[in-house]
Amino acid sequence: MSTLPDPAKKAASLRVVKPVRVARSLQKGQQTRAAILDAALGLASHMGLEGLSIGALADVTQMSKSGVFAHFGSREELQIAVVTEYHAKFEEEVFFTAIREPRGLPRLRAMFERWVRRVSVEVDSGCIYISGAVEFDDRPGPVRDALVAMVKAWHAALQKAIRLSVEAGHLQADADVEQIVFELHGLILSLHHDARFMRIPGALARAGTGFDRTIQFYATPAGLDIERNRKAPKSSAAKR
Amino acid sequence: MSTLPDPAKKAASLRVVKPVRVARSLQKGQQTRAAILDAALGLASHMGLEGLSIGALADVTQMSKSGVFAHFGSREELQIAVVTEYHAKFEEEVFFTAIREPRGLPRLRAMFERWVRRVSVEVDSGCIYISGAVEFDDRPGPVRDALVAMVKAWHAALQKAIRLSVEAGHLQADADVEQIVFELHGLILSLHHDARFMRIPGALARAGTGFDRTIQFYATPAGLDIERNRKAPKSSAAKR
DNA sequence: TGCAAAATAGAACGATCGTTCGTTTTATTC
DNA sequence: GAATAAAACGAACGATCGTTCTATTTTGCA
Repeated sequence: MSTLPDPAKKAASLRVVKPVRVARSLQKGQQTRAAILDAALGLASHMGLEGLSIGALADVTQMSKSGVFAHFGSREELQIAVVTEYHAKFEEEVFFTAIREPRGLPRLRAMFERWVRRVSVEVDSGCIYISGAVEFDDRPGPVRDALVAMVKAWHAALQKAIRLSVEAGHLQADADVEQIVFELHGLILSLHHDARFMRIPGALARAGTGFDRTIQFYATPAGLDIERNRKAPKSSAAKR
Repeated sequence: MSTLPDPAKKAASLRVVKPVRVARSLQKGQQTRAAILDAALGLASHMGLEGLSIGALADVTQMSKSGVFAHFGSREELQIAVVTEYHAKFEEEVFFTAIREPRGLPRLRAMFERWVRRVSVEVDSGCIYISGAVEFDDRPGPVRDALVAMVKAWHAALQKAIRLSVEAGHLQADADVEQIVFELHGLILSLHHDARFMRIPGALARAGTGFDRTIQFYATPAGLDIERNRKAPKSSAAKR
């Protein structure tokens, strides 16, 4: 391993002769790649990662199959790119906005609510995490690895938020962190199932009720106070 | 519609000339069809209903593609047959054994526990209800219809068991029946996700804990008594 | 035992898939 | 604006898919 030529050194020596072009603004290739990736995300949401075909992608983007193909090198790398892109959007939309809330139950609630909202929006398009988990639960390989890694990252973020809630005194000290993640994730999966597959109206409210009930179970008196006072500013805001 | 020839009448008139053969024991065709269906169930558990191909099925059963094909007439009908067969086995294994338990919490618990056991066994093979829900949530057609109908039937059975628990005084009178089904189903989905996709050990115990916690929340004092005394005969049984 | 019907095999079809290759067009740099 | 590199195209390949068709074998009944 260590005897292999170091590509970084090679690049450094080449840089002397011909400076590596710095991609400050998106060049043509990168920007069509982004457009393809965007279309691929929409397509994979509907058809799943396995249903994502290069031919269909070429139709949507009005390109040739080989033109699309060249940007990724293989279908598998395209799938990985889609998963990574989805993860980035998920993080941006769910995690990075929720983390602005104060530590403890407010932040945990924000994470769950934005997660719910994300899945609700995806009732018409499908969540790639969920469909990917089913499609690749039996299929080893880099796509599965990427999916698992990203779900693990999200679980870790949830666990941390729950642990902070315990430290803030909002949740009981002996609350089983992983158990709570397990149950909250179940609510999301049930929401996705009922809303998207069964087309049952009101599934969204059921997820919210489930969250309230779960938190209520694990909360301390201080945590219950926060939950109880949560809607107070909202009802006073109605007077404005 | 009503002007179409009645096949029953036609069969009746034919019976005079040539008695319809009564299939008392399985004839050759039916029995190879059953063998194919069995192999198809195993294959679909691993690859999903969409991943189920006639070619692969022919390999497994050591038949020709056309030979397999002739038994079902189309891939879609094969998929429907698989779904129906799966449902029958599910009913037999989960529902018909659990319904022998006394009404109320014991029966509801039995249904959930056998459901959990079923999914746990399927950690190595996959649940067709769950994978089918993801594969066909966006794909209208008879396969989807069959899947939805069977999940609905199971939900109805769960709802009835919960309603009987309310009537037996084990669960609170104002318990939201559909909400409980929503949450219990979420536990199962989370179990399937964590055990099969994430390969997290201990997911099975988490599903049990989640059930206990949910029931505890909705139970009446009488219901809590039943839950509390549940393990008593088991600990005394250890003395035997 | 013989005969009709049912069951299975085998070859071929059109379609679609991911991928490769050589060419042509477009974009970037000097 | 010419030279060079990057990007996109178009045709083709081999594989697999579900399906159809025609033989051939096997089965069940008189």
